[in-house]
Amino acid sequence: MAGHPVRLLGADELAVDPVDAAHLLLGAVLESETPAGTVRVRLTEVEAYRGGDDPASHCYRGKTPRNAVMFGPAGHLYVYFVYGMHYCANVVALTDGVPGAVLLRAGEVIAGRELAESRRPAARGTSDLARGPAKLTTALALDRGHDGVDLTDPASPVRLYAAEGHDPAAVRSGPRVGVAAAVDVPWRFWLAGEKSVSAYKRGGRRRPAPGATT
DNA sequence: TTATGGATTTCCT
DNA sequence: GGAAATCCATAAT
Repeated sequence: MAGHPVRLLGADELAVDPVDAAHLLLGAVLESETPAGTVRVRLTEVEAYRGGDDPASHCYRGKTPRNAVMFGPAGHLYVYFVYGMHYCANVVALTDGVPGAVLLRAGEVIAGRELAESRRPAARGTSDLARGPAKLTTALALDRGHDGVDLTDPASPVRLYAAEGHDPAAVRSGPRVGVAAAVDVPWRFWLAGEKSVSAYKRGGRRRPAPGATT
């Protein structure tokens, strides 16, 4: 395999159902360039969110200034602020005013490890650098200032490169993490065997289901 | 206008 | 295993 990513993903490839876009994103490489340097992450875990009929989506109850990007063209970055202290990043899917996005849950840092560790001292020397949605944005230094950035534009500070031939058989699916609604929809996808895949935690205020991974 | 809870992480017991 | 930290959108007065 090549040592660094080559082909940018195109907006047309991402203008599909979030579930299909999620599969495209597994193994894809997200690159964030800042004055301090560049960090690259190979995505190993994602979740699909669809507006309208998906009660877990931020778009379920209509368009707001915060989620407006999700209603826009595919291939843009949707960044939102949660729990008063963390950011989460999504890649917008679909288009034509139909809201949809794929949450970037976790990845493996493949370049700029030192810089990422300086941003996440707690994870120094571990595989926890981008093992979680907010950890990933911290490692890449993404914040709401990146909301709406076009990931398919070579001139953007944040870019998305196509996956380079990972084994499709390694893809696993299951319920989304931290979501109380629509837990029966297996819209979380990850690459089997990757150390950077986050642990499953059920959303809402209930206890984990019997037999769930602990 | 006030109240509530969240697509989380980290630190304490 | 449990709770705190802490901003914003949405729901309820």
